Amino acid sequence: MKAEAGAMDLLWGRTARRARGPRPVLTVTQIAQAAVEIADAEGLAAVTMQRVADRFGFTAMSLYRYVPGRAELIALMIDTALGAAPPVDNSDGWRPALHQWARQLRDVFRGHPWVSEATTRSRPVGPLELSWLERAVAALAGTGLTAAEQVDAVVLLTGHVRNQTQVESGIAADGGEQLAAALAETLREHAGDYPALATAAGDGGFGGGDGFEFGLECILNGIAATVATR
Amino acid sequence: MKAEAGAMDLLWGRTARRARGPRPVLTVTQIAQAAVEIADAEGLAAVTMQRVADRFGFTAMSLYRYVPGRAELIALMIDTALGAAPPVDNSDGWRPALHQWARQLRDVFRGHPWVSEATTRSRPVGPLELSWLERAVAALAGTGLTAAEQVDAVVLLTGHVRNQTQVESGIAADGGEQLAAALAETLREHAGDYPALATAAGDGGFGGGDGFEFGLECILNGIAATVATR
DNA sequence: CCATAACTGTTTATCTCGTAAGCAGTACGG
DNA sequence: CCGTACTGCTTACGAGATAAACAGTTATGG
Repeated sequence: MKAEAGAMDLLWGRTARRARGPRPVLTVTQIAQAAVEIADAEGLAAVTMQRVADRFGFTAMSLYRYVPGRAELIALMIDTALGAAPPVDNSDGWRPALHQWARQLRDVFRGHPWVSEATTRSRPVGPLELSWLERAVAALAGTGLTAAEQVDAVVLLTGHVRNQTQVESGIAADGGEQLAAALAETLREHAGDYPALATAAGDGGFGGGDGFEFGLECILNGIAATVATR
Repeated sequence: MKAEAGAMDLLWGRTARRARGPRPVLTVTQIAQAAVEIADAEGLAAVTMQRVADRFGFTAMSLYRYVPGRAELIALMIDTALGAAPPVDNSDGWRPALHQWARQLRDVFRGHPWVSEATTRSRPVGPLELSWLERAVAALAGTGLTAAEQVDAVVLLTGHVRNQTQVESGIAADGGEQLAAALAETLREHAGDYPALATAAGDGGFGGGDGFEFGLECILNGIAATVATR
């Protein structure tokens, strides 16, 4: 609770202004950006207080004057990496709008693979993350979906983007190909136990398609079917 | 690579039988089960080598005679927790079958909330996890979908289950309600910046629906739409 | 105008973990 | 029987988060 409250205050800029004492040399924003750069280059595990502080020639402990701890820093990093949601062209209706939105969000995730890693657990929502949700829910206004359905649909889309990005980065990561190869080899050995998968693997079922587009179309078609009943 | 190969060997029972020396007191299965129990009760972070070893009155280091390291233990835990996929009733076609499958998988995730946490990053696939994929792909055989589409559809469904479970456990977790309340409060403060979300929140858009069923119906409708074109 | 409170970045230290290295005891194969 | 290949254990290290106390700096109230 304390930590989450601290994170929310930080994310939403509710840190009190200090009067006396030396002017702080750093800013929370600078720190978050530096941490994002490290994570982009070397993954989330490389983001240690030491590494971030080194960027400024500071000690690890000095960062605690700006952020309550590592967890809150990561929450900040996510909001920083997401950035403000770009405007969505709604002129052709909600469907192309959401398509565009999903691809933009995917591109952001692709640029910061560690975000998928970090967003998987419950954590406070920041202003920029919220701006993405805002765009998508706005695109669904006037479809006849209830408010709850609109939110559920956006959660569904966001989850798809996240999962797909994670799958991609897993494949792209060092070992991804070998992992897929090892799976194929294992499937060959145990073809009898997994007949459907073995058949699918033989027909190029693994990595053969564009999972992102396929899933996106499925979801949008599914939403369209629901909208059609209203 | 080494680690992943080790994990695959472990998952698929490729550990060589040892002849000489004292009989090992423990088994890999026992260790995995103990670790799962700890994670079920206190979350993944509570699964330390020490904690697991304590269950048997052993030292932390002794576990390294059975598993290469913590990462491999977690891979084992996931396969252990998933268990073997139950049979799926295909007599009414793929759609009810997948519905049933998704709910069963969700129930497993619900019983082991830490699995969502652990499955988010790339990791070797175990035999029991594969059995779940097998059931779902089997249900899609004969729909006219290509092998790649079948796999993509199952990945889509699995991702939905995982995301939804994570959302649920986030809400259920200590702080989830306060987190939602904090979000609602924040939305009130910044209603001008997020008009669509503020409207949705006012109409009970957050937590008002069954996101799991809604998303599942969307995805299945979307898959049905694709199947209909074949 | 200065004494002091409030705040800065630092030093030092602690605690938790994962895990490498090497030890003493044990049981099977020759 | 004896040596080898095991077992579980002891010891040790290093990484990393972070608590506590310190010395220097600056706005402010008397």
